[in-house]
Amino acid sequence: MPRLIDHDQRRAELAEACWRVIAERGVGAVSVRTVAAEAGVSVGSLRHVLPTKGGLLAAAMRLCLERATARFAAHSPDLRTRADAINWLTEMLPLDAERRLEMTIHLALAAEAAGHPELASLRAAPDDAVRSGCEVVLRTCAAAGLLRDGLDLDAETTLLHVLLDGLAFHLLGPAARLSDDAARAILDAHLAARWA
Amino acid sequence: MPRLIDHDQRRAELAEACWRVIAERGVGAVSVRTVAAEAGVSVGSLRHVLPTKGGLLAAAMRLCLERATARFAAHSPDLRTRADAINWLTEMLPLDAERRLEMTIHLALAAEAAGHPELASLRAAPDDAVRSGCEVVLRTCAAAGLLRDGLDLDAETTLLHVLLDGLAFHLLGPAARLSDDAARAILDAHLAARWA
DNA sequence: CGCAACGTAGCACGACCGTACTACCATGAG
DNA sequence: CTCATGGTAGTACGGTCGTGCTACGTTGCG
Repeated sequence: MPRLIDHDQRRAELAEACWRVIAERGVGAVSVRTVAAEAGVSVGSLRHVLPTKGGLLAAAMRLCLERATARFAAHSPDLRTRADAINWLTEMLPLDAERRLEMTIHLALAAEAAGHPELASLRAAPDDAVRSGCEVVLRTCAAAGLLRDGLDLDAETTLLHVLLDGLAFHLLGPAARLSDDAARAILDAHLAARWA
Repeated sequence: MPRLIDHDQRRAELAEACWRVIAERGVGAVSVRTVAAEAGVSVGSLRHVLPTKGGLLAAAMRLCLERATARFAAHSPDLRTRADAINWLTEMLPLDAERRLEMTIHLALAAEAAGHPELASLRAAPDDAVRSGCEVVLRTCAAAGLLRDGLDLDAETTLLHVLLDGLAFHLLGPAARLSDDAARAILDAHLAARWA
């Protein structure tokens, strides 16, 4: 038997090369050729692991989801103070280059979903993850008696999710219209108004 | 002198055809050929008005901006009650098919800006417009004594803008995760908390 | 009427696209 | 050692891409 490669790791490398192409030249510049060149392999070799362009785009989008969920899983859900809650929530915000890239790529690919059906199913997953993240934070805090009484947790989850997405959106783009600290401050003020 | 056409109107028609292609097949499907076919003209004819692909994309993006600003201008800035303010603000939210399409296209094109420099300069304009819209609403209400005292209007503008973008984001996509009424209710609650 | 202009259509070119297919190489089980 | 096997590279094909260019109506001023 010849040398075996880890297909999953390979897929991730190629997906990362795809990220780079998207970030530097836009989704329109993605082709099996450009991505293979970016990854430093031949087209034939790329297609041995990712046979079609749709599969390549799907792998790139799946990588966004994997990275995000891995980050969430690594963070302990230890919520005793408001600062803990803020830290947990800011984990879902694009506050560093890595997460900014991740979200930019996700947005770009989501916009292309109309032309590539395999992307459509991957579109909603991170959104659901963020919502359930908001829900966990609020429910945990509420259960610990950290929040005011009489809050509609469902409505508060939606509101927090909306706020988080708005912040994320403003944190993106070359001209950062919102500083990291300002985003954190807005989140803190929002939570403070609901704190016990 | 032969028949003259209105170049601006023509550009708008072609840009609209470009919108349709983007909405149905993604930005990746945009080419001078597909858009010309969608508009029902020949490639040569299209290129007589929009000589390059970059120009075509830019025209499509500019149309987003024009439509939005036209809508804003049509709405009178008559702010006497909270309902007026809500109405003014919801004007900037994608609450009908037209505005949803408009924003979807804008997002898709903004994501492609990396590969088409002419789009980059058009990216920030609507964002600025929305921010100044928020500012006008808040300042007008504050000047009329409708808002609580001691509000930091600058920070409130940013917060309102973030909230509006978050709502807009949630109003998009095939699976509408937020109903029109829910969005309006969130906006109303936000303003109510700041009302005199 | 005639002709200069403007709009329209279409072809040609070189480049790049996605994909299929084949030849080659390195490897490790037997 | 040998050889089947999985990985890599390269070529080829039919098609579409952006763009330059030319030829052809069509129109309304002089």
